[in-house]
Amino acid sequence: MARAGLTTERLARAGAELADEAGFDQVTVSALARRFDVKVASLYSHLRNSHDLKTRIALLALEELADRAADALAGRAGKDALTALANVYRDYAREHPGRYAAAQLRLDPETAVASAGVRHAQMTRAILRGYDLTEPDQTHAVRLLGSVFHGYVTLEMGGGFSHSAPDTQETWSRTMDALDALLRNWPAS
Amino acid sequence: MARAGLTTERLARAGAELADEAGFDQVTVSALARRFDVKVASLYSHLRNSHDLKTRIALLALEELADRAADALAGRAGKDALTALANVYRDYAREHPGRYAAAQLRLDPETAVASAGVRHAQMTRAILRGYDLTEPDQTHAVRLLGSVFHGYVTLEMGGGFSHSAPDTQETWSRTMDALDALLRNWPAS
DNA sequence: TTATTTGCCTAAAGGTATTAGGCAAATGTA
DNA sequence: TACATTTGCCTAATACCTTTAGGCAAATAA
Repeated sequence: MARAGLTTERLARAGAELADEAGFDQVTVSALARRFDVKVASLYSHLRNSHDLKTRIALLALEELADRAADALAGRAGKDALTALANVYRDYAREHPGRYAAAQLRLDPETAVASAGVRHAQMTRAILRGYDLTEPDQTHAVRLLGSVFHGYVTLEMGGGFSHSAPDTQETWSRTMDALDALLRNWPAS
Repeated sequence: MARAGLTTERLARAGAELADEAGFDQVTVSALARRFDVKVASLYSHLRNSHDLKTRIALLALEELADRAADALAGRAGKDALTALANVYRDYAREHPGRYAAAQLRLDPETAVASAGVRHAQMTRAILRGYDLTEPDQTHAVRLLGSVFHGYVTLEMGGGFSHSAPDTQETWSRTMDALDALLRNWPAS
């Protein structure tokens, strides 16, 4: 029989597409096999197991996201950079909900340090160069920004804001104003 | 044969315990049946299906969380109230990781409006009475606070902060300072 | 005490994950 | 070109988990 040309790479990529179309929790070895019109067992030559597949999708998403962030930050500083980075996360989550969910997967420590997650932290810290924070405060601020970006995007995508009145775009924009004001006026310990 | 005394209520409660012990993703109808030493099919007289079980655990967690929040807010105002509410979420997530994960489950609209999620929004808004914000800004602030609380807790629990140096307790405390400063000094549109 | 409801059981079908072992296609070697 | 080896996908089998249908006995109502 002719071969399907499976590759770990192609499987991860197809898994990411599947995640965006059907949801990350619908990403299954079986579904992926169907997509390639191949028997399930065949995938196990390329993937260790189901978790391995999910991890690869997560790493792929983290890379894409970091690449977009790097692009967006180029040539920007201060509030401009802050907004650009925040928009990268929000837009990515909207365009690729499944991939974004995958990026939230908890990675084991070794995998995590080798992932693009490190770049994300660095880029967030880079934004703070436009503001005047002491070294330890920079770390606190990085964590706070990460919390807001992730928290906001998650809640908005999950419909957490959908009931109340003012549209979320307005809130998003005011959130950017608020974060900028906060960073310019960071309270001393 | 003697009856086990199953109840939708008891199942949800046991499911919550199971979630905390093994993780919310390990909550399964089969595992729950084992816990009651009963056959799997027996649970289907009390639960519509697996998703129903998860939803009930989510609702239970949202209630517990709202009760704790109400307790914590009683008699407090301003930054004191802000910190108390934030701590409720963080502490609950640490004590009951499975329940907290359950509370993040996306509920369908009808279920959501009937849930304690509404109380959460109200309590967050109550905190803002200690600050001087216009009506639309209150909504923006509620959303921002929700984002920070949820985002921070999720990232911290997920190990997202574990690599870097300053301990997370310090960041948490500085985050409270920052939010208080922000609310006292909310930027005008 | 009898009738009815209700709770848990057996049986069965279908889906996902994973491993073991086989055959044929692709690739390397003489 | 012929042969040997690797590699890729397949069949087969096991083990869960989910869900529905139908049965019998315990609890409850009449």
